[in-house]
Amino acid sequence: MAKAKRSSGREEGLSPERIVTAAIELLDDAGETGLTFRALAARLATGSGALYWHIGGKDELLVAATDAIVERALGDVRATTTPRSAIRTIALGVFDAVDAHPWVGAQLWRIPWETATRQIFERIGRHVQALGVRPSAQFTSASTLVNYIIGVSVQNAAQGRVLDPPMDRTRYLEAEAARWKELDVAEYPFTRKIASQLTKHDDRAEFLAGIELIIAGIASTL
Amino acid sequence: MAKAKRSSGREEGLSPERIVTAAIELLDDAGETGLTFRALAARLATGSGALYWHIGGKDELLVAATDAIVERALGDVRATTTPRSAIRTIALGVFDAVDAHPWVGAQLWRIPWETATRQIFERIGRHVQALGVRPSAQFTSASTLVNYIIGVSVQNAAQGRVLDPPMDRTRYLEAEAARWKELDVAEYPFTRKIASQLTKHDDRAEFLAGIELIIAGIASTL
DNA sequence: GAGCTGACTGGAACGCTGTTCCAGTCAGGA
DNA sequence: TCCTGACTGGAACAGCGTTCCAGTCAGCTC
Repeated sequence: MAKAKRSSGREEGLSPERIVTAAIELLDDAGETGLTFRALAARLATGSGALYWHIGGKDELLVAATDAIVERALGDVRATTTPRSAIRTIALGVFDAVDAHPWVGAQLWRIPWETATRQIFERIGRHVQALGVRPSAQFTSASTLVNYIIGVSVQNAAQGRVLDPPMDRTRYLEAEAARWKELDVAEYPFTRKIASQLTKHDDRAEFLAGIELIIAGIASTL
Repeated sequence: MAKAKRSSGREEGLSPERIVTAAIELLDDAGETGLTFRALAARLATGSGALYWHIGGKDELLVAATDAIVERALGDVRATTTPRSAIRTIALGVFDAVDAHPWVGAQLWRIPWETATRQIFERIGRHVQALGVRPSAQFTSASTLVNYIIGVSVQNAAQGRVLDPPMDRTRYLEAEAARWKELDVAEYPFTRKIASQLTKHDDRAEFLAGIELIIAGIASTL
C-alpha cells in the first residue's frame, strides 16, 4: 500500500494494474489452475517475490481480476427503455461475461457481497424499483434475481469448463442426451423422457426464459 | 476397483465407505481446506498412500462425499400432497443440506450434472410434470428451478462460510447493513436505501420466496 | 504345517503450490 | 557524492496431491 508511484521510474515497472491485466490473460489462456505466481512472474519477466510488493496475495489478485471483469461487463450495459429490458440486458451482460471468463464464476460465489456482487445487486435493484415493486418487497425481488443470475451463470460456465478440448457444443449435447436415455427407468423416469429436449437446448435462451419467469412472478405480486 | 473385500479380513480395515465417512467428518469439522490426505490418513490411523488403493484421488473422494450428502438429503424428503409443496420440500432439503455442509456447494457446481445434480433435477422434474406444465416447457421450468435452488443454496452457504468465528447472525447482518449505509450515495443509491431491510433478512425465507416467485411464473404460463 | 500369493498397508519421496525472506539495485533527494 | 528507500528477483520453506515400493499377513494350495 501507499506507493505513490515514482512518476518517471524504471520504464515498464510493475504495478497492480499490470499484474491484474496479466493475471486475467493467464486465467483466460490457461484456466483457474493456470494462474500461479511463478507463471505470472514469468509472463511479467520478474520474480514471484516482486509481485507481493504490489498485491497482498492470490486471493486479493483474484478479487481484483473479478471486479475488473464485472465492472467491464456492467459498463457495457447502456441505458435502455423499460425496466424489464434493462434487467434482461444486465443479466445477459453478467451471463456472457462469466461465460467468456469461466474463472470469474468461481470467485463470484467464493467471496459473496464483495464489490462485484454488490454492483450487480445495485444495478438490478434500481430497475426492480422502477418496475413499481413496493418497497417492502424490493429486497426479496432484487436478491432473487441476483441469486438466479449469478447462480445460473456460474453453473453454465462450469458446464462448459469440463470440456477440456472444447468439442462441438451440439455434439456434446447429443452425447449427454444419449447418456440420459441410458439411465435407469425406475430411478430417472423424468430425465429419460426429457432427454430429447436437451439436444435443442440453448443455455443462453434458457437463462433468459428463467429471468422472464422470475419477472413474471414479481409482476404477478404487484 | 474389483476388490471383493476379504470377508473376514483384518478387522477395521480400510474401505471406500469408511474413507468417505471420515472425509465428510473432516470436511464438516475443518472446512474445505481441512481435507488433506495426510489429515485424513491420520484420522484413519493409516498412511496417505493406503487411501489410494480404495479411491482414485481427491476429486473422486469429493464427488463421493457430495453424492452421499445429497442422497441423504433427498432421501429424507417423503411423499407430500401437492406438487407445489413437494417442490418446496425438495428445495428446502437441498438448501438445508448445503447450509449444514457448505463444502457441498463448491462441488455441486464444480462438476455439474454428476449424480448429485441429476438426482435433484429428476426429483424436481417429476413434480413439474405433475404441476401440469406442457411437455415442451418442462425442461425449461425444471432447469430454472434446479439452477435457482443450487445457485442460491451455494451462495447462501458461501456467505455463512466467511464468518470464521461464527458470530451471531443478526449481529453480522447489522454490521453489514451499517456498511451498506456507508456506501457512496451516487454509486449505490438502491443498496443504501434497502440496507435497513437487510437486518430483518432471513435467507431461508428469502430462498423460499424465490421458489414461490418462480412457481408463480411457471403457473402463469400454464 | 510349509510355502506362496496377492490384497492391502504406510511411510518416504517427487514435483508443485503460495508465501516469506533478503541481498541486491537504482532513481531521486540531501 | 552519498544515502535512502522503493522496488526487484531468486532462493528457501512449509504444505499440498500423488506416486512409489518395500513390507505385512489372511487364506489358499500342496
